[in-house]
Amino acid sequence: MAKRPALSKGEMVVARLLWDLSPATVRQVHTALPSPQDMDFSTVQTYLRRLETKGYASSVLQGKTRIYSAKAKAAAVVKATVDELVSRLFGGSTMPLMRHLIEERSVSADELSELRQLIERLEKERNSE
Amino acid sequence: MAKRPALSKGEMVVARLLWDLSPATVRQVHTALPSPQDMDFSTVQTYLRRLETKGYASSVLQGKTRIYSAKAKAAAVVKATVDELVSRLFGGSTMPLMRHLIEERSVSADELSELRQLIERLEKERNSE
DNA sequence: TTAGCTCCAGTACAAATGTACGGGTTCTGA
DNA sequence: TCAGAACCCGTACATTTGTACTGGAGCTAA
Repeated sequence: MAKRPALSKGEMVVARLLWDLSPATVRQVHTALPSPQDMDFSTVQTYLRRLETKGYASSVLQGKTRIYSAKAKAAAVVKATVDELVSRLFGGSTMPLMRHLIEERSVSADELSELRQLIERLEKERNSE
Repeated sequence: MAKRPALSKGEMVVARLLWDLSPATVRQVHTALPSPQDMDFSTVQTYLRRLETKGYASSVLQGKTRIYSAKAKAAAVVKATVDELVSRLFGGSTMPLMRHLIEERSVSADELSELRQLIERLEKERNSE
């Protein structure tokens, strides 16, 4: 794994869009923003360029238009980012974050039930090993 | 709630220690670092000063020694930080993060069971409302 | 064919961040 | 009583981040 520099907050927003849209032009990404007015077109451009510099994306020129594609897998980035957060904010243990999520962020009944099933499945798997 | 500027990564590490130790001197915080050699004493000093500027800590001079105390509650900071992460990395939905945590980060059997109970309790509470 | 969009590369620049040095003061043990 | 430790404040400075403007070039509809 190439050790890539961490994503900054702004880059992350753009990276997320790129994962969904990839491959995409700057304009497509910009348009896909929740409220495109909040971020200048050229700011998105800069983020994409930096994403490429940092090794998270690649691009090709197609005619006059540059097409960006996600390179790093979303899952890997998520993992790195979350690991980082957990280590800095909770000294590395996962549980406090889980508790926080379940208790402090509104989780719907459906989601709770999905979670419960996920846990039960995992527990079963573990037991049968 | 005073809207405080967000904590940077480095500040967060120091803030965590301060929550545990508070009230504490710079040296106490520095010594409490996992590996104090990795961060200069005066770097910790700077972080604490900035924490105070940003409203996360307060301090008093006791003799020649400044004693820092955590001011913002840990829970509030955790919430703000996690909310931020969830919004930037997952577009605001909690579930993907939960799934990630449960599946990708090693969670012990005990922890799984604690989680399950937590969820069951919540589900019960909800039903009885 | 021309005004207007869309793109691109390059550049800009202030604020935030990470990291630390220096000079001065006081406390403390030998 | 003197050398070091421990502190304090101020300052410094390179990098990273957020955010954006500019000037030139191709594309497109009137």
